[in-house]
Parts: sequence; structure tokens; C-alpha cells
Amino acid sequence: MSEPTYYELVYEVVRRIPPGRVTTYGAIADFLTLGSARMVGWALNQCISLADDQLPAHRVVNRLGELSGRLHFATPSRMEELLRQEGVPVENHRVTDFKERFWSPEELMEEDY
DNA sequence: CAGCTGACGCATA
DNA sequence: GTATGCGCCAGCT
Repeated sequence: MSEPTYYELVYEVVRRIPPGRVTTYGAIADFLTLGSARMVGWALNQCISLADDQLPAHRVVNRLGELSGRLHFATPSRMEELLRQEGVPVENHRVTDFKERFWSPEELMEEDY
């Protein structure tokens, strides 16, 4: 097995985002200390083929809590829809409670994994 | 082979 | 407070 590619690392982090919480591209990039926020977005671009439950990419927003990637989903409203399903308030393509809903990958360390 | 693009983020004016 | 530019680095044309 070769070393995991960059986007596979991103997938692993995204997969661990707790339901009802959201994180940002920058937070993931910072956690991996690799590439940049842009790379995370690029990585998620490859995941479009995966089902939503396989990779909850809808829980990844930009640093303003905006659903910047909504246009890349199956339908433009899919991301917003999934977030609301999890109890995340979305208004005008933005998570209103973003600051409180924000989840950092570094919290994985606190879960004694 | 060289250049452009991009689901971002930050610095500067 | 808004507007513009640059860096990031893999993938695509």
C-alpha cells in the first residue's frame, strides 16, 4: 500500500465530523499541516462521486460559515438540505450559528482515540 | 512541456 | 468597511 494521497487524508477527517457540527477548509488544512485550504476544496471535488453518507462534505464550509461548495453537490440545495436535516440552521447559504457549530479536527485528540 | 484553474484564506490598500 | 492581490499545490488542457 502506498502512502495515502492528500485527499484521502482529507476524507478521513471529514468523515469524523460529528453530525450537527461543521468545520472549515482552513481548519482541516491546518490540522493536516499540509497544502492549504484550497487543497481541501480540491480534494473534496474528487469526492463528488461518493454518497453523502460516505463522505459528509456538507459539513465543510468556508471560514465564514458559507456553503461555498453547494454548487458542486448533486443539486445546489442538497448541502443546505442535509445541514438542516442535522439541525444546523442555514440562512441565505450560510450557517447562522456557525461560530457555535464550528468543530475543529483537533477535537479528535480530546476524544482519546 | 508550459500555463490555467480552483468547494480558500489572509494581507494589504 | 469594502476591494483587490497573492499564496497554496495537485490536476487538467
